[in-house]
Amino acid sequence: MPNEKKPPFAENVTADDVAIAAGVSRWTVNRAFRKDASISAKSLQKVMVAAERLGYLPDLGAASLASDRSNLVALLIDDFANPHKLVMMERLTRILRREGWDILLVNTLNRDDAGHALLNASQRRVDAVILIGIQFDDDVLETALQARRFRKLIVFARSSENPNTISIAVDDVGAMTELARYVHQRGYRRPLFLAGPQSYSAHLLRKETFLQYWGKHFSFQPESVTVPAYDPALAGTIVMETLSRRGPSDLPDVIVCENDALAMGASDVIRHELGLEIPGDIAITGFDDVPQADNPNYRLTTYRQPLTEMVEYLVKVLADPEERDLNRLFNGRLIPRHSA
Amino acid sequence: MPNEKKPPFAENVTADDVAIAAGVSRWTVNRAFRKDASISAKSLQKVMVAAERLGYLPDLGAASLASDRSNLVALLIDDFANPHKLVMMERLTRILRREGWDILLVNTLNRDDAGHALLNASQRRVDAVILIGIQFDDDVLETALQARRFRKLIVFARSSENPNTISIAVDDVGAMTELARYVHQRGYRRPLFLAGPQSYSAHLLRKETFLQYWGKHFSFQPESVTVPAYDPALAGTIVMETLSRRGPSDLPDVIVCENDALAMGASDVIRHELGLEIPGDIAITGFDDVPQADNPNYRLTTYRQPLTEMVEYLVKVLADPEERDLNRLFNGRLIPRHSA
DNA sequence: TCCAAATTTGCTCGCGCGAGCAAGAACAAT
DNA sequence: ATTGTTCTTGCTCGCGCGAGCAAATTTGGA
Repeated sequence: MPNEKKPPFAENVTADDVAIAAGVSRWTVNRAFRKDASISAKSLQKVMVAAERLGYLPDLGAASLASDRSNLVALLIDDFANPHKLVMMERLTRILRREGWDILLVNTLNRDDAGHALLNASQRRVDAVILIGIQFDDDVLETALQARRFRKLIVFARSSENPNTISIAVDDVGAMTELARYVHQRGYRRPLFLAGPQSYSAHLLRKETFLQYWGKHFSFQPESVTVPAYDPALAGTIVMETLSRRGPSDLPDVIVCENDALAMGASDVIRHELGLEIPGDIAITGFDDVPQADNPNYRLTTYRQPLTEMVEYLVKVLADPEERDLNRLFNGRLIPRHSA
Repeated sequence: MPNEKKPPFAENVTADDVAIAAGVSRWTVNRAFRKDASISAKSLQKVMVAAERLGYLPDLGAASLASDRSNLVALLIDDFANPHKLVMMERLTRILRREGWDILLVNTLNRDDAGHALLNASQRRVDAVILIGIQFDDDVLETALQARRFRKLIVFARSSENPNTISIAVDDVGAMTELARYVHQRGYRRPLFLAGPQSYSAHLLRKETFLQYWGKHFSFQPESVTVPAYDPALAGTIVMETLSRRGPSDLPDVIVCENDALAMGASDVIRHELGLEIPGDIAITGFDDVPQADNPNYRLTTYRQPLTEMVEYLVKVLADPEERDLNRLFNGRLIPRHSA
C-alpha cells in the first residue's frame, strides 16, 4: 500500500490484544479492570503494563451490553433560563463523575416532548433517569415507568408523590415557613407571592406554605401571581403588569418569590422601571441562593439548598440495590441579605 | 409463584419478540427502525404495529457495538461560572437531539483532569468529542488523539491551530476589530483590556487584536489584565485591585472585556464599590451577548455570536464522512447598548 | 510430603444488534 | 411461459465484554 494514510483513528485495542501481550487470557485482562474481580497481584501487574503500553481501556458500551449495568444515568433538563440549573449541573456532573457515573444529557424541550425524551434515554440502557425540571406530568411518568428499561426514576430538587419515583428535594414546607416567619418578623404586612409554573407530578409546596402561614397569622391570603417559566425577564414583565394594575396606592411591601430567577426579574423592574428602592419601598425574597443572588445588584435574601449534600445522597441512591423508600427531604439555610 | 412481585422494571423486549409477534424475522424488525434500510411497506406496517403493542424500541447500545457508530457525542465542559455556558448547552442539546445525536456530558474539573475526561469519554464509543472550554493543552490533545476511539475532536467557540482538531468559532479578529473601532469612534482613549485565562491549544485572539488595533492607531499599547477564570466575581476583584493600584487620576475611560462574564464582574465593582457611573465615568464592553447583558443593571455593549448557526454547522460536521478541512469561522454582530 | 480448601484462571455462552451476502419473491419484458 | 432484473428477506458471523462454572494452581495444615 504505497498510498497509505495515517488511519483516521486508532483501531480498537481490545482485551484480546492485551491478553496476548501479557500472556494471559482475555478474561484475566477484563478482570484486571474490575475492582470486585479476583485476580492475583502478578497477573494484575502484567495486564496493567501491557494495557498501558497498548493504550487499552475497557469498552463500557460492550460491558453494559453484557452485564446489564451501564453506569450511565440520563439527566433530563428543561428550563435553561434559570441560572440555578447551571449550578445543579455543575454539582451533579462533578460528583457523579467522581463516583464513576457517566451522564447522558437530554434537553426536554417542552411538556409534549418529555415522553420522547424519556424513551430516548431508555434506548441507551441507562441505569437511572434523573429529572430536573417541571415538565413531567403524571401520565408521562406513568408511561415512562411502564415502558422503561431503567431501574430508577429520580426527581431531583422537587418532591413527587408518584409512588414509583424517588424524590430528593429540600423540605419546602420547613423552608418556606422559615422564610415566611422571617418576612413576618421583619414587619412586612402586604406580601405578594410570585409563583412559577406548576407541574402535576412534582411539587413545590412553597406557595401553599406561604399563603397558609399568612392566612393563619393574619386571616387573609395575599395575592399570588404565576409566571409560566422560571425566566427572570418574563417574571419582570408579569410583575410590572401586576403592580401597574394595582396602582401606586396598593403596592405590596414585600414580594416573596418561589425562586431566585423570579426574584431577580422582579427586582430589576422594581428598581429600573418603577424607580423604587429595595428593600425600602418593596422588599424581595428568593429561593436557591444562586451565585447572582450575592451580586451587588441584588443582595437577595434567599434560602440555600444543600445541593452538595443532596447530590451525595443521590449517589447513594444510585448505588442502592434494595427496593425501599428512598425519598428524602433536606433542610437548607435561610440567607439574609439586603433585599428583605 | 404466589409471592410474585411486580418486576422492578419491564424485562427487555427485544427485536426477537417483535419478530415472533409480527411473523417476520428479527432482521426485518431491526430494518424497520433504520431509515436507510430496504423493507416493504407491508412488513414495515406489521413490525410497527407489533412493536407498538409490545413497547419495543431498538437498543442503541447494542447497535453501536455492532455497527461502530454510536450517534453519541461527548461534550466536555469546564468553567461553569460563565453564564454563556448555559446558553451554549441549551443550544447544543436542543439542536443535537433534534438531529438524532445523544450527548454525554463530562465536567472537566481542571487542566489536569482534561486528559482523564477525554479517555473517560472514549470508553463510551462516542463518535465525536466536543470541547467547550479552556483547559485543553496541546499535549492533552495530542495524547487524546493518539489513544482516541472517536473520529472527530471539535473545539467549539474557540479557534484551534491543532491540525487534528476541527474548530468552529467566531472570527475573533474581525469581531474585535469591529469592537475596537466602535470604542475608538465613540471617543474613548484610555482603554484597559480585561482578558480571561489563556490556553495553549485553543485561542481567543481578542486581546491581541484589540491591543494591535490600538497600537496601530495611537502608537501605544493599553494595559491588559488577566483574570484566571471567566468568573464575574473574580473579575470584579481583579478590576478593583487594578483600578486601586492605578489611582483615581489614572482611571481608564473604557474597559474592553474578553467576554460578558468578565464585563459583568467589572461593571458591578465599578458601580457598587467605586460608585462610578457607566458609561459616564468608565465605559464597558463585553462579548457573547449572554441573556444578562440586556439586563437593566448592565445594558452591555457586546458582540453576539451566531450560536444557532454555529451549532447547525456542527451538526453538518458530525455527519460529514469525508476527511477534509472542516474548520470554520463565523461572523456575529455588534450589539450597541448603554454601557459604551 | 500429601491432601483438602481456597484462590485464580480459562472457557462456554449470550447480551442485542448490524454488515454483508445468499436465497427468495415480485415484476417487467420478451 | 421464460428469463433477467430489482427488491425484499433471512442468515451467518462477529462487535467486546461479563456471568457463571469448571479446570488449574496455590496455599496451608497435618
